[in-house]
Amino acid sequence: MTDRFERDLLRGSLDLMVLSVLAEEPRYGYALQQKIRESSQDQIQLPAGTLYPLLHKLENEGWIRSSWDESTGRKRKWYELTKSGKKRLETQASQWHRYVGTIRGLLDGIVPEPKATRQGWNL
Amino acid sequence: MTDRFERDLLRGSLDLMVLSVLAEEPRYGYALQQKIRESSQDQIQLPAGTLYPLLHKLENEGWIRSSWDESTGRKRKWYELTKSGKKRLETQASQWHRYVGTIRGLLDGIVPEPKATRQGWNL
DNA sequence: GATTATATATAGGTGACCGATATATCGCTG
DNA sequence: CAGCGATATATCGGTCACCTATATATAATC
Repeated sequence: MTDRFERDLLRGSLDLMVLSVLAEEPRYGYALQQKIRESSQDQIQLPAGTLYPLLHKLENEGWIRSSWDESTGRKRKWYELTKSGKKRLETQASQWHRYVGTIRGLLDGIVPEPKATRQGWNL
Repeated sequence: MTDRFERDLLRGSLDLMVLSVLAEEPRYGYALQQKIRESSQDQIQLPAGTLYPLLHKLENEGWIRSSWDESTGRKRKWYELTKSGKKRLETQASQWHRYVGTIRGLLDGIVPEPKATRQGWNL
């Protein structure tokens, strides 16, 4: 994520990423960050200064809902998708696929596409 | 492109898009803009205020080279990839595919992927 | 008891993108 | 031929998403 290029790629898919990870199961911020880091094989490490304001924004917009867990020494704020958040995720995912298809179309025939775009990392 | 989400998706792939279209053949700014618009089925229309500064930046960075054509009434500034620009394109395309693969991995299994991500539009 | 990892939070800076605006030529239409 | 829309390039300045830096506190490790 040192590279400006990779950094800017993140823009516009940050919401999508967080929503999709929360769609799998509820998580608290720090765990969410680790999950994304692992899933991306250390490619994507959301800085805390990005993650927490983002979660607050998503909550304000009504896509996610939070609750504190103070039962343990560690205070954790758990987040889960709302019903409208699920819809939001579907809309954004669809737009994302559409957009990616367009760019891929521009690249195809000019830059040879790697054989395996996806590795089978476990999610 | 009205949507902020779609707008932000553009970030980080703007360079890539321009470089890949120029890799196909040299073009002047306005033609490049039209080409992208057509290829994307009107999805992506680069505003002039984005396009021209971007071309200047890419030229300053040495990825593209320009020359004026004043042989006709219409003055046109043609751009072509430099040798290092071709390398740059390959690097960015590879990073892009990698990044997209990661996000797709996060989405898969959570949001059903549409049957046909790509239409076969002519490029 | 010092350091590292866990856990959340916010203020302020940076910089990419774009709306607005400017300039000029060309082709069409009334 | 005046006016308009399309062609063609350019720049200034505003906006806003992201992130660095900083702060706070607990738990584990050394």
